[in-house]
Amino acid sequence: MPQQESPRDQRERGEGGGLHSRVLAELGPAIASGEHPPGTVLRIDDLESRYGVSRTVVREAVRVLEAMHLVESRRRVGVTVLRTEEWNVFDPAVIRWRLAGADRSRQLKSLTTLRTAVEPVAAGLAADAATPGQCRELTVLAAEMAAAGRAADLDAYLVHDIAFHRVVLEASGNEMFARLGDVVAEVLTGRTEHHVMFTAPDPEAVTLHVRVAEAVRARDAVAAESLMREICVGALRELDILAP
Amino acid sequence: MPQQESPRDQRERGEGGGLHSRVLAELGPAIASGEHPPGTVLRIDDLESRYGVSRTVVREAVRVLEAMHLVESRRRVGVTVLRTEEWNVFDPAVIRWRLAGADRSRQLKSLTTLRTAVEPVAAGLAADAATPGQCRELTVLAAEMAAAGRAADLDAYLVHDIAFHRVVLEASGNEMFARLGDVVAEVLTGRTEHHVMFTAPDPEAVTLHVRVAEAVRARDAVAAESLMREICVGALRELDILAP
DNA sequence: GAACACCCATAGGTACTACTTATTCAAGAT
DNA sequence: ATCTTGAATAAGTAGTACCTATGGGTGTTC
Repeated sequence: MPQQESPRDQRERGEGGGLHSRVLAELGPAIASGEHPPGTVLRIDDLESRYGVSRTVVREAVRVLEAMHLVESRRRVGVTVLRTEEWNVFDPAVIRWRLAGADRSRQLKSLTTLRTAVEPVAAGLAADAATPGQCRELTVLAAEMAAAGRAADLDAYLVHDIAFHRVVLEASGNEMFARLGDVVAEVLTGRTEHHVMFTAPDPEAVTLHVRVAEAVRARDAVAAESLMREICVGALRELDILAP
Repeated sequence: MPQQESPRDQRERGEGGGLHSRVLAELGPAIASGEHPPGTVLRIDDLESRYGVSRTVVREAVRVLEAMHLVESRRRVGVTVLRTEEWNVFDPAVIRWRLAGADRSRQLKSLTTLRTAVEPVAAGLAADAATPGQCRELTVLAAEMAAAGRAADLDAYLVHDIAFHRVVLEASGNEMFARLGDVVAEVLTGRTEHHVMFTAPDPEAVTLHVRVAEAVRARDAVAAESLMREICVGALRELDILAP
């Protein structure tokens, strides 16, 4: 099955679907990237004419942005861009928009710090809760990462890396952790795009992934946790070197 | 300043503001609590007549629910409730709706597990990054918790407890952690409401809070982290006893 | 002259209607 | 049995008319 894509996935990127998604796909990033700094007041009429759509469409897009706490709409005033502290920074759409924007590296850093907190705990839980199928998946994915690493195939490496972390988070049995799979995917993708200069992945990281898979399989929660922590702090350190 | 309340806060609870927020405040919880189980198809016309509002209003509410990934709207089909794995469980509104609903205790558990992962790391970072003002705040809040504990004043205890954890998360200097302050507030509130039977807070927890404040003040990251971990695992254990 | 109350212009909020378009389901052709 | 085609349907879009809250300006009062 070739990764079938839901109509919603397209819509979120503003490709398919309704007009309001297109407006959202332009306005969202514009705000998230700081193009319209906090305090800016947007007028519905302006947006209407700027995007060449009806008021209905603009209002729906604004409602969504409001739900993400990016803007606040008030009578007699307009649509005000809120301070960044108000934003729902956990919303996958907001994360994507910000990563696409200006201070990408600052974003990557704070997201990687989050990983450092969450993933080790998730790995520890996964050692207790993973199904035999998930254990097998992890082993296979780690092996494929190793293979891709040897072949210096960065694309394949990324795909398996993302899949690996996603399985760990899902195997933890905690829905909150599981939902961070998308976040991790964005971070890893962003990271690879960032230092495209590197020719091959860090062999040490590969080894750590293999050992995490082994630890989960062996039901060794302590080892799984500390190995995953090593992976994450490694990622954090790497980031500090490349983008101070 | 008496905790001034923004018009948006009201709107989110469906009190003030527009009609669409009222629809959202009814429909959101109905979905999040499982009243409309995943797979259910809602028709816009139905909602329109059920809530006695115009189509415009319903559509805006639906757009917001769609942004939270609670539902998916498709032509010729209707508004379909998505599987829970799709939901944006980090959205504060979704968290609140779910905590108000049926399996509150399962929610509390998965949220507390998240705390166990995040808060210790945040405390460690706070030990490095907290401003003198934040250090002072923590000390004061811990003292007030102790006082409220001795007086068996659960309400005051809750307020200071929430404030304490919020300051730690903010002091970490990581915006992702900072935004989890609201989540922690919901969890603590939910927890207190849950075992209202208890007459006084755990004195051991109080001591731990005081020691966290001291560790942060002393810039001892390792101690701050492990003490905060004790607080969180304590909360988790407590929860396991009360709601197995 | 400062504080207060009042009024009006404004910009978002709501409603209603007409029309468009994608999509499903089914009937009929191959 | 499978593919094509078409009609029914329900969401999407547009445009308009009207409602309503509210910020700021005006005028009055002490």
